[in-house]
Amino acid sequence: MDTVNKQLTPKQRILKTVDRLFYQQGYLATGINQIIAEAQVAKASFYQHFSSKESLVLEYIAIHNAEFLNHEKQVEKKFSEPKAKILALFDDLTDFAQRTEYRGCPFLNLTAEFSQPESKPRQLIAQCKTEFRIYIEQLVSKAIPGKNNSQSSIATAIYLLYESALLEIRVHHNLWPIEASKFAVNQLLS
Amino acid sequence: MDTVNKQLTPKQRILKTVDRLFYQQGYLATGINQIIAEAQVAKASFYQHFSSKESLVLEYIAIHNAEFLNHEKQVEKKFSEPKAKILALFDDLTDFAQRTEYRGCPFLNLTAEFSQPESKPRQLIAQCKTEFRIYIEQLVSKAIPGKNNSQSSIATAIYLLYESALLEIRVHHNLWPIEASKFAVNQLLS
Amino acid sequence: MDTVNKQLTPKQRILKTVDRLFYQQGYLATGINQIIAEAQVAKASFYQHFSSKESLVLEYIAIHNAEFLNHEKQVEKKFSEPKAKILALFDDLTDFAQRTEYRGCPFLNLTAEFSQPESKPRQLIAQCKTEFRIYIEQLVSKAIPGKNNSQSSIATAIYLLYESALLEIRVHHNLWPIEASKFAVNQLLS
Amino acid sequence: MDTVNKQLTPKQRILKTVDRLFYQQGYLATGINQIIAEAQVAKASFYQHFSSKESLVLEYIAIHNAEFLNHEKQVEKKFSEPKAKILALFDDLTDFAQRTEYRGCPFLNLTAEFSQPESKPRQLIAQCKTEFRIYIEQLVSKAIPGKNNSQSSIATAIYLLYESALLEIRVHHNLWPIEASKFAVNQLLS
DNA sequence: CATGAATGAGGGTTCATTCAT
DNA sequence: GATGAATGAACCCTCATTCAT
Repeated sequence: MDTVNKQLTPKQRILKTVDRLFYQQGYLATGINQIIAEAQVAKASFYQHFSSKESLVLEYIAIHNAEFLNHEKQVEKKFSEPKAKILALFDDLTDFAQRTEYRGCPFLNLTAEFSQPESKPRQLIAQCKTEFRIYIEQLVSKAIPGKNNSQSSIATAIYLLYESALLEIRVHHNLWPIEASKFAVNQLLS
Repeated sequence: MDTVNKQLTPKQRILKTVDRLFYQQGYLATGINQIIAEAQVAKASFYQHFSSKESLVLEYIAIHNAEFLNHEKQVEKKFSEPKAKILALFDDLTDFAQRTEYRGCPFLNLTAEFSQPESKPRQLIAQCKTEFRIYIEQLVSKAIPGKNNSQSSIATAIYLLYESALLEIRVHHNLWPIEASKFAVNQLLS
Repeated sequence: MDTVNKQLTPKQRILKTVDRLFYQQGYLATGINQIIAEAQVAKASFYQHFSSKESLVLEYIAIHNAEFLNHEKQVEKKFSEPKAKILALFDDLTDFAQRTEYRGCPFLNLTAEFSQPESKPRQLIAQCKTEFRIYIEQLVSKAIPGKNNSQSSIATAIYLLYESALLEIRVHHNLWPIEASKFAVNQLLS
Repeated sequence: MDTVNKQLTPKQRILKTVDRLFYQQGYLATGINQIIAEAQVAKASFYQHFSSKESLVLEYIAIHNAEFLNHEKQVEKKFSEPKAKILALFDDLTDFAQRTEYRGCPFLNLTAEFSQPESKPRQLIAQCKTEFRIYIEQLVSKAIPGKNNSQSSIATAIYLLYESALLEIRVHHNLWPIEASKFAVNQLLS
């Protein structure tokens, strides 16, 4: 297959492989055999680095969350005005979603594959999403410094609109949800 | 198992069984063997009524969509004022979500399990969601008769807020997303 | 599907359908479901006319044998000289085998699918082949009236060469076996 | 079942088992479940060594072909005169065919079970048969060194007569085809 | 005479994980 | 630290046949 760089360590090769496979095929549809075949790693080596498939997905989630939050901060930096920072998140999403291989939010896709709310992946993803919501709250608090009472409500609503954009791009395989949610965000911030 | 009423026809027993299993466990995690065991139907009988597991889920989706739209219309009827009809959708959601077995929107859960956007279940669910969006548009057009230009944008935003409520109730295993989306809907409609 | 003429009786439709399917796909690979679907006959109707799949194949063999022997006699009639009559069988085979859908001898294909020599299909096919061998013996007895001792041996050898032509056309997916066997037949008859 | 020696490796046990089952029952009539039960191997172990049932039969064919060609060369060695070497093939066949478990040529039986000429088993078997035909050609070229023109034609005819002997032993469940083909071979070589 | 629903047994294949080396 | 063989359970689906209607 030669789908991964053999100079990476086995663990890195595995993580790089599932980065692609979990996102393109989903968690349940991606088997251990496919992972080790494409990562060019022995089966026993896999279990030396990850105690189970679930522990792999947990690491995958954690890595993605760090990358995501970091990316958002990079995007934010480009603008000085608080409101512009918020809207930039939606514009950045447009860029992302236009890629042909775009398949929605990896976290939202994953969370739907675990039926138990108490499962570790579900809990971890909920944490990540909460982190993101708090991040938006901070942006909002700067954008509308006076209206202290409704700040939090507006921030949560913006978070929900961002989430629904992520979701509905995938549902409808179309970009209109971004514009629609951006419209509502503008209304809420004015 | 005796989990279903034997007086129903095998096809009815199957549909009744997956109504529960697909929602509680998901599509991929629910195997044909479990379905036929709990429906008390022979394997070959299953395939007499459904050409494949996919065709079963398509029927399951169609049935649920009809029931959902009908239910929404029943809810709407209870109110005379247009804006109240819209907000009633969210209040009704609160009732639903308070049930212990609530696991989010069956359609959104399902659509995440199919990686191919062109797959029939994904396309059918997108259709159902579009139907629902149009339904909301009709409600909104009555609620804000004057503002013709932004009617459609507001309706779409309300649809997105409803969707994100459905989604985030599941993500966070909590009801706060309903209040947050309702708050934004009120803002948009005022 | 509309693959058969509905004006035929159900039994005729079944026989016409398996005529195609048994030859193109083989006996084991052709399921009852496919037969009744393409013959447009109800499953219970099938079992009203044929007590089992085996009894169907027996009837199929009998019909084909009658048609085959009749066809050979038609071919033979075109020639007056005994030796020419024999060689005509091979030339006729060339015509048949050039059809794209040619897949070898239906009887030889079938007999390989039944592992038990005592099975009825195997026994019936052996009978058919014996009938054909005797037919060739009669042709040979006219072609070499003098050499009474070796007549039978030569006839059997010609039968074997015809059979191997049938077989090897299929094995090698090529027509050269006909010419090779014809060459040997000429040697034996000179 | 205890039908195989547990000291062999699983792969060896599988090959030993199908050596018997494919020959006695045929390819289609032999299921994976029976193979693994009699080989005393877990199902997943089977698929570790063979990617599919088809790949197993390909290996089975290759092994048998090597054994067959080797055996023929052993038989040939026993005679010094070229013509005797050829006739020895037929006498050796008589020995083989007298065994009670004799069921004809494994390759010819198998090839009839695959309807597609382009299928790998069919192609591999055609190759094996070609190899054997060339082997006979070499023997014939030594037996009739002078008649260069007809050497190839005679060799091919002898190949066909050997094949039809193999075939018709099975068809008629009787040994007379060997004598008949041997008679013709003698005629062609004299 | 004709029907379609229902069946038990089996088809080939893949799952996540463990083990001895 | 790395390996590949081995596993039991489960995957979705099809088989030829029988039954009540």
